[in-house]
Order: sequence, then structure tokens, then C-alpha cells
Amino acid sequence: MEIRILRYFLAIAREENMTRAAERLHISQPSLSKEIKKLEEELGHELFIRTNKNMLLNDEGMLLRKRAEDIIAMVDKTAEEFSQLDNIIGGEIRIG
Amino acid sequence: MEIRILRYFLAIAREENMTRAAERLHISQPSLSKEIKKLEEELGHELFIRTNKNMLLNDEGMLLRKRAEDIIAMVDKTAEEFSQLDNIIGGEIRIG
DNA sequence: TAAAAATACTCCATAGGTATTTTAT
DNA sequence: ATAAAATACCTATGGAGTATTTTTA
Repeated sequence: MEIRILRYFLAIAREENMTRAAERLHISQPSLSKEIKKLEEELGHELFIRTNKNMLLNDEGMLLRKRAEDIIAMVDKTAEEFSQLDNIIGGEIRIG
Repeated sequence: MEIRILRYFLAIAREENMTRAAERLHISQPSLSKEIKKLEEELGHELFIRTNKNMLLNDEGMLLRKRAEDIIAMVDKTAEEFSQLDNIIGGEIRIG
């Protein structure tokens, strides 16, 4: 379970459509399809109900969405904390 | 910031020694060295104080250790939740 | 029958390895 | 002097692409 793949998963969950999610992520639809399949195999559960129109989260998918949102939020918050450190050195504001 | 790399980082933080951490992780010392350097570059901060005897977390490293422990705990807990799902189907125990 | 996802390949970026050098006490 | 990290260079796994087939409402 890698952060990159959880972002892929959340993109599909939001778009409810793999093709549109792939566009948003700037990767191809088949690459996204394969990564999601690998995630489902890793977890031992399908995560979506596939139709010819869209992909909807099933119960397991809804559980993962909750967890993935929390995990991604922590990762992004951590990255933001570190980028904020750049602006302050020992309590002083460094300009130029 | 990927889960795999956060596990590498925590291994060094625990061992306080990159060579031993690499052994624990079953990867080579140079590979680990490179991955950690990439992480430090990505975050824009060094994370360790290097000596010829060991690697100790600096202030930024201590911050990341806290965050990484929380993130990894959530990831592992999520994986565990999914593996528990295997054992119960609709409240019934499935055997054979 | 028409969208969307899944397969079947191909390619390349990068994770990881081995050998060696540099560093710091 | 020595134990550890960093660097240089090489290899190979798997992430990602294009073309195509399969699926399902």
C-alpha cells in the first residue's frame, strides 16, 4: 500500500470513472487500471462495482476511502510542515 | 513521500546506524543511503547528524519520526482491517 | 452498440546491487 | 586506523505507454 496508489484510488472514487481519473492524474487509463487491480489483489478484496458507465465504491471501497483520506491528509500535512520550516530559521524571518 | 521510504527512515532512526538498518531491511547500505538522501532533498532538510559511529536524528528528523510513526501505524492498521475481513463474511465464519 | 475497463505487448525510469572512495573520530 | 556513509557505475524490476479486445447496460 503506497501513497501514490492511494491517491490513484481516491481519484477514481471521486470521479467514479477510471478514464476521467486517469486524465486528472496525467497517466493512461490502462496504467491506472493495472495499479488498481494490484491494490485490490494486495488487499484481497475488490473495491469497486464496475459498470459500463462508471465505477462505484462497494463496502470495502468505502472503508478504504475513509482510511486513505486520513492517511493522505497526514502525509500532505507533514509535507506542508516541512515546507513551512523553510520560512523560519530560529524564530527569525529570513528574507533575501 | 512514499510509505516504503518512511519505513526506511524509521529503520535508521531505530538502529541509529545505516549499515545495520540496511541489513534489517534486506537492502544494501548504498541503496538505503541514496533513498534517504532523496527523502532529505524532497523535504528540503537533513534529518540526521552523521558521525563515523552512528546517525542520530536532528530536530527535523525527530519531527518526521513522530509523523512517520503515525502514518505507518494507520497504514498497517488499515491493512490489518482488510486482512480481518477475510475471516468474516456477513457475520458468519467461513471454513473450507 | 457504445461507453468504459481490461489485456497484451513494449519501453524506460528508477529502485536496488557491487565495488570503491570519502569522512570523521 | 577504522568503521561507517557516500559516490560511481551497472542491472533489472515494475511503473507507465500504445494498441487492442472485452465487457455490460
